Amino acid sequence: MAKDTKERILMAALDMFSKKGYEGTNIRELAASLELVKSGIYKHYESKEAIWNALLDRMIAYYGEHFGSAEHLPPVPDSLEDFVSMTMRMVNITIHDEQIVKTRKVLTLEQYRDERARDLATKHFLTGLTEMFTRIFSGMMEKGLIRRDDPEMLAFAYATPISALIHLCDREPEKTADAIAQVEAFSRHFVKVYGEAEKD
Amino acid sequence: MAKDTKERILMAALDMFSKKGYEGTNIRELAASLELVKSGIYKHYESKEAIWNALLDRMIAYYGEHFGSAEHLPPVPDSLEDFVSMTMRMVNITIHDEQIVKTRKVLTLEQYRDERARDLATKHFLTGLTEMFTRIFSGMMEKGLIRRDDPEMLAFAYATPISALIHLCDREPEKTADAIAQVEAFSRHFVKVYGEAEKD
DNA sequence: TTGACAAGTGACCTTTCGTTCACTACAATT
DNA sequence: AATTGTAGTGAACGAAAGGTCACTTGTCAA
Repeated sequence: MAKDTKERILMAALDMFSKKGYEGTNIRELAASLELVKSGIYKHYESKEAIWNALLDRMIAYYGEHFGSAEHLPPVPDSLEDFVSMTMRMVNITIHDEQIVKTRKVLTLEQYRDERARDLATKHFLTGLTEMFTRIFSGMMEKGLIRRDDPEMLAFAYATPISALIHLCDREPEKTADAIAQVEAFSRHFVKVYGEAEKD
Repeated sequence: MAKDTKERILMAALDMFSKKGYEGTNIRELAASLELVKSGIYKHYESKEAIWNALLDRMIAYYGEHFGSAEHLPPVPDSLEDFVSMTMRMVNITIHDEQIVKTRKVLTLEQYRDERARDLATKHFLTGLTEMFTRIFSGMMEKGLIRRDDPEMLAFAYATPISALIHLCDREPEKTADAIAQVEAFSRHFVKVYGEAEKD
């Protein structure tokens, strides 16, 4: 029950940082949430900033493992309907996975203060999603599912509205259901505009 | 030279809050930036929180005056080219106006802590822009500039990518030139997709 | 059994925070 | 000329912050 305290500190820090920000978080409260006393924290991390850096290391590594590597790319959909449902699955995961939600919030709160947070924020909110959809759209164009166009532009036009709705859910969780419905409506609109006619 | 100290405090607070957040801002530094001593602040505002609330009042009022009212709506463009250049004008203003940039940053940093900031953030980042473009697209459909479709969906699909690039400029100002170019490319892509053929 | 070490405690330190207050300087009112 | 009110000063306050340290406890290897 010793080694995982270090891990539990990191998770508690993610939780508090995501709610109150780095400056708004204090070590006493962080320790108390783990039924520790504040000096206990310092057996595992030498300072508050060290916790922050370890957390960012973790977030960067996690991003690389789960979103940055080629093998974790979702498969190219086989139909437009498949594409819509793949989108919905992804959105549901990213909106409901507490760890990911907290990560986005932390990056949002600290992006102007910390350069690494800033870079990771851009990946999370813009470039990562766009790159992923660029590959998917390239594949879909080859399959003849959507009309040939600049896949990167399409990916940007697809990813950013979805990203905006994810942010909305982070900000106002009570609007989650509406936002999810809006993602689906947008996705269907998108395939109607760009989809290659496969009329029955 | 007395009355405007209260105003200068508000502007200095906007500046510091946008850079360090509410918790990260301290009264001493705020006063020093105005060549005041910290206790001087308290002649004008009874507490740090009072400054925050006054600033939010100001931001909400400003938004209502400049973006919320019908008379400040940009005119419906006369051509697709006109639409693109109107977009570019708006984006350039919103990206380069320091006050607006700082306002967005403050809302970004405090959206999870303060309910009013949260509501205003949603307006700034999502619903406000979407509503504006909904009216513009409705007008453009009536003029036959773009094909008839759900104007709200088009507005959402147009506003959110632009909003994403505005956020990118706030986060990484050194990418501003690229982001502006991307806005223009996206705008031209958009009118190509939705524009009613006006071939020569 | 003993020794060593990692984990956790509680008292304490220094610094910084937001805030207060008695006071001064000065401009406007009577 | 006397008075009043406003803006600003500088010292001080208590609370809370991050961090240190001597100490206890429990676990495991020798």
